[in-house]
Amino acid sequence: MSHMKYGCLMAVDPDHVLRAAAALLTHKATATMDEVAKAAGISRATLHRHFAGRDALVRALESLGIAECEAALDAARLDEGTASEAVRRLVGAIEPAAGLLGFLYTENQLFEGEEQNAGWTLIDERISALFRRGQLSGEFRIDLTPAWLTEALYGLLASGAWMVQSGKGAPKDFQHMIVELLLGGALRREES
Amino acid sequence: MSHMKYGCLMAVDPDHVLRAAAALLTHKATATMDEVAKAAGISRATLHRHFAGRDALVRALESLGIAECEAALDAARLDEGTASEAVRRLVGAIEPAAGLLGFLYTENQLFEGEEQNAGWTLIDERISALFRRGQLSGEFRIDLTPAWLTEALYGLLASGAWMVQSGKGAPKDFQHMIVELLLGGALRREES
DNA sequence: TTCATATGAGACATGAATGTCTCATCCTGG
DNA sequence: CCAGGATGAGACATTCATGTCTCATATGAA
Repeated sequence: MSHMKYGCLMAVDPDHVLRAAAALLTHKATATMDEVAKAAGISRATLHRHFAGRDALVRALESLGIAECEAALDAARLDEGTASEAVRRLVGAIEPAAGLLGFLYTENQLFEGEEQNAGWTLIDERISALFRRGQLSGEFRIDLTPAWLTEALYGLLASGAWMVQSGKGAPKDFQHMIVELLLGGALRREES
Repeated sequence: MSHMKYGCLMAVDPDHVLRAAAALLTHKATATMDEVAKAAGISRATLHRHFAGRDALVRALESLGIAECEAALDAARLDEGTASEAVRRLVGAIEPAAGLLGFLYTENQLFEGEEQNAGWTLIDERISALFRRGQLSGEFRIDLTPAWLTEALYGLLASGAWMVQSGKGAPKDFQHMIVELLLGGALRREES
């Protein structure tokens, strides 16, 4: 053995491997299993022992992304306060997962033909319900469908994550940029 | 020879091949050269005679995307009328290329490390200039940077193209959805 | 200490996509 | 009619990622 870090050969933490894989694939979607293994600090053989193959790894990442989304939805308490406040909380809570979501978003386009994980449908419905609540309360305009607002939120999250990742924007501006544009738009408000 | 369509063996039109490749790769980013050739109605050998390899094909598609973007920018006459009107014209003009742009957008993330085509920088600057003009005229709010508004426009275009392509939205709503959200946001306007 | 387990390193086979090549065929112009 | 050019079909080698395997080693528990 050439070099041994930490001197530990304990059982690998699958969650740690997933986090490392997510961090890598977030900014290099075509990374090989070899690169993923190196990024996680384990060998390719061990990576294969925990995840049968690249498909299994992506599926596990998808489950992780869904779980983080649902956690963010729970943490944002979408039913409390005004819809605007709920959207703001949601964007803030989902920010750490935005990069992973962007990766899964493009990866899902490769599954065209297969059925997508039902978890995404539930998430879509929860977010759509939030926008619908805002419309019913008179807070949001009604000429933009909840489905479109949901999809637009995804797109803005991806753009925001990309901007932060490429260094063109500061992480601290992430929430503000997205929420302000999504809710208020680019036009200047006369009143308020 | 098994079957001969049209009975024509004339020189292939490279532009037609590019269009076909764009149409295919737009909704199947991992299509092989074989599939691209079939989609274009030519053989893989001929495809290779016109484009040295997959890289060359993608580069050619990038040039096509840049050209279509610039054509849309020209057609939208960004200097005329209010900035809002210019944005509306721009979104309408760029709609046919939105799918291709989405493909190139994700494909560019694979070039990380290499320098990106300078054409994109010019396009970014023209769009940013439009938003800046709107800010200087007092039409747009100034707390959202032109760079972010430009990036957000890309994200919304991608989301809109994806929504239309997946059948979740009607093509006729494309321009309205994007422009209204980008400019007005989700909040209901009190006045106007 | 001794044994079971987990890991790292590397070899090996497999499959897919790619790139190159040849050859037969078909059109078009002379 | 004939020559040249362009194409389609297919064979072939190459490369790369993947998946599987073996073996040596280090760790932790009995």
